[in-house]
Amino acid sequence: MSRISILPKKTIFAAFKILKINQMDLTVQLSEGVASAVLELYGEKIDPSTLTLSPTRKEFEGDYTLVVFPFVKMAKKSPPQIAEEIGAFLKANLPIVADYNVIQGFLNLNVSENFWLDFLVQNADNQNFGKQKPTGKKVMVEFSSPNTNKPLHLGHIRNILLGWSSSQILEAAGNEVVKVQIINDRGIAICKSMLAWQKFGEGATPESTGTKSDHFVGNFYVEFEKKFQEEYKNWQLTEEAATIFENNKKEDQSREEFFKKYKEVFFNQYSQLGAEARKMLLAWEAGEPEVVNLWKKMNGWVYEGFEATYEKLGVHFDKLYYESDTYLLGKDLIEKGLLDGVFYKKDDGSVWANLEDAGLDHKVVLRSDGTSVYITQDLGTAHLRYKDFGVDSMVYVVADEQNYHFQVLFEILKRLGEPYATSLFHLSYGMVDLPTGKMKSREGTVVDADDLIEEVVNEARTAAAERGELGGLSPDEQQEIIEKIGLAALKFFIIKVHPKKRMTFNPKESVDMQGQTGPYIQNAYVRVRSVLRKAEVDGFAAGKFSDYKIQKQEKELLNQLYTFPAVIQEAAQNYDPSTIANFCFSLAKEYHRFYHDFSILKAESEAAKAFRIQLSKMVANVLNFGMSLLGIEMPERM
RNA sequence: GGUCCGGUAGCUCAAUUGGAUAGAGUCCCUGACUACGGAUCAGGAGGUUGAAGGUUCGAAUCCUUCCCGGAUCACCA
Repeated sequence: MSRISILPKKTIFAAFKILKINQMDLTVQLSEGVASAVLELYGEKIDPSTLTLSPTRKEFEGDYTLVVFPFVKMAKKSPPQIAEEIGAFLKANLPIVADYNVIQGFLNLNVSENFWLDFLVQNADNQNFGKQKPTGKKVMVEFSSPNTNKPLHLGHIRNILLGWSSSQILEAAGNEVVKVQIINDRGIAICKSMLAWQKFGEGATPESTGTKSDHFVGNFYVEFEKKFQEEYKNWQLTEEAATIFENNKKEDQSREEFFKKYKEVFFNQYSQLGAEARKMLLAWEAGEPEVVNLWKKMNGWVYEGFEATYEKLGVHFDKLYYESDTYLLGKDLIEKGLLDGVFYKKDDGSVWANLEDAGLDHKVVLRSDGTSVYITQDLGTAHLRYKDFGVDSMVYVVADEQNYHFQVLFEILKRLGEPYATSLFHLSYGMVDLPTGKMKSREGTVVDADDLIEEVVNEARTAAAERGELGGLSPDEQQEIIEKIGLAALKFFIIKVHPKKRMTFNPKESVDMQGQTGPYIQNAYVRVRSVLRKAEVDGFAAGKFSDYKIQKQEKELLNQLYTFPAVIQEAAQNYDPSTIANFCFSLAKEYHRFYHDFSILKAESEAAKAFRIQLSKMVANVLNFGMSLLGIEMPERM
C-alpha cells in the first residue's frame, strides 16, 4: 500500500468528482490533481497554488506543462521519472487529462477534446466572456486632471487612455468603478489667460474667431507669456537690472544664464504684468464679482473644448472635482492629526509630518501662515471622496514625476487612520518623449491632442480610400468607421507599452495600420464578421460538431481564448492595460494565421464548418470585448 | 549626493512573475490564394538581455558592486 497518511483514498476521488462538475476551472483541476498525485505517490502534502503550471510552449506537444523540478528532493527520484509517474497518475485518475508526454523535467499534459468542444459550445456566444463575478468592491479612479489654461496634449492622452482602460478592466474584474478627475481651475496660470484676454482680447470669443474654445483660451495664455517675455527683455536693459545682475550673479555666470533663472523673481517682484496677474488672483480669492465672472466665462470655454476632446476619445467621468472647491480642504484633518500626534508644530507655526521611520522625510502640511499646500488639499480631497462615495480603494493616474508625493500622501492617510488608506494605488506612468527628445511647452514641441487625433483619422481615411472597401456606405457611416480605425491606431500604439516605461512617441509610427497595431486587430474582427454575414446568406444554421477532431492551430486558439479571464484578472491586479493589448494582438495574430490556412465556409465537413464558425464567433467576441476594455471600438467593415 | 524607476535585435516593444532554443512588429531580402477581404500569411537576416560577480536543477527576471538614462529630494502645483 502506498503511504497515504493524511487523506484517505476515498476523499481524493470525491474531490475529483466535485472538480469534474466545475468544467471551467481547468488549471485548478489540474493543479489539485497534481497535488493529489504528489500526496499519493510521495506522501507529501503540497499547496496546489504553489505549482508552476503554465500553457505548453508552442513547439511542444500538449496543452499545459508542469515543471517537476521542485519535487526532486521529496521524491528522491530523477525529474523525468517523477514526471512520468505524475503523468500516469493523472491520466488514470483525472478525466480531463487525455494524455501526457515527458521531456526532461517537464510534464506536458493533453487536455481531452471533449473539454475543449464543451468550452466552445458554452462560451462562443458570450459577448462578455472573461467578465468576473461582482466582488462587491467599489474603486475610484482619478485620471486626466488637467489645468484649465492650456488645451490637452499628448501627455494627457496617455493619462486618459490609461485611466479609462484601467477603469474598464477593473470593472470587468468585478468591481464597481467611479471615474473622477480633479480640475485645476484656479491659481496664477488661469489668471494669466484672463488678464491677457482682458488686455489684448478686444472682446473676441471662440465663436467670433472660429477657434476651438480651449485652444482659444490657451492662445491667450501664450499671448501672456509672449508679452511678459517682451517686458522681461526690456527690463534687462535697465540700470536696475544691471545692478541686480552684478550683485547677485555667481562667478562665471553669463548675463543670459543669470536672467534665465531670475525669471520667477522678476515675475513676482518687478514685472508690471506679474503684479496685475497676482492682483487678479487676490481679487478672485476675495470673490470680486467681475473677476469671478470672467473666470467662469473663460473656464466655461475650456470645459467646452475639453468635453469635445473627451467625446472624440470616447471617455467620460462620473464626477468632476474642482480645485476651486477643494483647495481649502484638509485643514480639519490636520487639526485631528495634530491632536493624535500624527503631526507636530514648529515654532513658526508651520505643521509637519515626520515620516522618517517609513523611509521618507519630514513633510510640511500647513504653512506658517496657516494656509494649505498641495498635499493638504489632496488629503482633504481623499477624505471628501470617501464621504461622497464610500469607496474601498482609490487609484490615482498621475505621471511618475509625482511618485514621491503619492508615497507621502498614502503614508499620511494611513497614519490618520483613514479606512481606505491601505488600498491606495498610484498608477504611475512614464513621460512621453518625441523622437526629437522631450516635449517642452516653452519650445513649442508639444503635440496637441486634437491635432494628433485629426492626423490619425486623416491617415485612416487615406488608407481606406486606397482599399476602397467602404464604397457602398453613406458618408456618415464611412466617417464613423474611419474614426474608429484612426483612433484604434493611436490608442493601441500608446496602451501597448507598459505604463511604467517611458515611451517614445513616433508620430509616423503611431499612424501605422499594419503589424502590431489596432487596425490589425480590428481587421481580424472584420474578417469574422464578413464570414458570418456570408454564412447567414448561405442560410447556415449552427450544426453539431461533437465528434470533430480539433486541429493543432484550432487548439491553439481555444487555449488562448481560455486564458482570457485570467488575463483580465492579471491586468486588473497589476493595473496594467498593456497586458490586455498584448493578449488581443496575439489572439488576432493566431486568428489571421488560422484564417489563412483553413477554409471555414468551404470546410472539409459540416462538423468542421460548424466548429470553425463557432470558433470564429468566439474569437470575434473576445476581441471585441478585450478591445473595448482599452476603449477601442470595432468596425463591422473596414 | 540620498531615494525611486528604467536599460532586451538597427528602431518600437514582449517574455505566462524563477522554467524548455529570449519572442513580436518595423526596416532590409525572398516568397504565397482563380479561395471566406492582401490593413493578410510564410521564410531569411538581425542578440554576450548595460557590465562583472553571486544564489540553484534552471536567471532577462532574485542578491551585490559598478556603468548609462530619467524622475524626485520647495512653506510650487
